[in-house]
Amino acid sequence: MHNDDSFDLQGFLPYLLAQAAETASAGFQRHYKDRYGMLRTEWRVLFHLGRYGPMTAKDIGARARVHKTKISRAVAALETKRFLTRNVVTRDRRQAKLDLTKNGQAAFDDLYKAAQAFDAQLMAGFSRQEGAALKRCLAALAAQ
Amino acid sequence: MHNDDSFDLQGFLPYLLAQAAETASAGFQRHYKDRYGMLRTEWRVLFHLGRYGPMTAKDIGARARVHKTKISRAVAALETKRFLTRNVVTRDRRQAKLDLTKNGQAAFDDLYKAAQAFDAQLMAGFSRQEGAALKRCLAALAAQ
DNA sequence: TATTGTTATACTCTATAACTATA
DNA sequence: TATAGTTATAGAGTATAACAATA
Repeated sequence: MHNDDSFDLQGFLPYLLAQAAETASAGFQRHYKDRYGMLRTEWRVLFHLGRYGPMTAKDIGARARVHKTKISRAVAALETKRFLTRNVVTRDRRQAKLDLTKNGQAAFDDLYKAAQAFDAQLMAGFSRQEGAALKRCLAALAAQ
Repeated sequence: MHNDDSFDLQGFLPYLLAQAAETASAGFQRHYKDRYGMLRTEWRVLFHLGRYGPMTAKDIGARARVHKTKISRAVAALETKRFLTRNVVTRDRRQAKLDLTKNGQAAFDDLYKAAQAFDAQLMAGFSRQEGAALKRCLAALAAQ
């Protein structure tokens, strides 16, 4: 037993991060999973296409720093759900440009708003400075 | 496309939390996995026994807010690795008091120091105030 | 009947290697 | 040979239901 100081799991940064991330993730999952049957990577892929426009799987991987195998499965699932179409690039037939369908665009519009609202709700407990500092710290930790 | 404002995944709190948590988790996993072949829940159970002394699986679950099935599997794995022993409680034979072995205690001592050092390293990029604020925010988010 | 702990099962997420088809 | 994307597989994490033993 170490009662000589106060270091415990609740003060261990990786543990705190894991708890907070899990809570936040579970909270937002409600939107993309319960409403659209999506998994996390599918929501991220949908987000990129909705936010930045049509692009190839490779483009998404580069932008989001997600491995191509994850993208590949997410794209296949989104295609099955009729949220996007694949269109082979004529000058390099290995690639396919991914376009959101009308349904995909609608799901994005909905989830984009939901994400903003969810983020605002999470940040509501903090002052503007506190919240900004929090996000800066997290970005720095993620970049390690 | 939504170019009318600057909300993107890099600013979405659940995403930032997931990235930071994953990075931190992967960093510390090196210690408990590579050095002792432990999984995350095993390390947490070991921590509780080392930090607060012998207790039952139920006690750990209550303290750490971890489900009994996770505890059960972690305890079984730690017993196989000879890091703890189970001793049936005579007045209620459903329960077993869990005691760290010498090896278990040594692993805890090592990992406890490693955790403190790892935490200090992660926090090194922040001022004392910033770091404290970060941990307060994370605890609040986890408690949602 | 309720509680402690175990087992079974399934789903999510991650990581890597091996493969295809194209270039 | 290299690149875009797919498939297979395994490991890690989570969640829940059903069960045995004991109270």
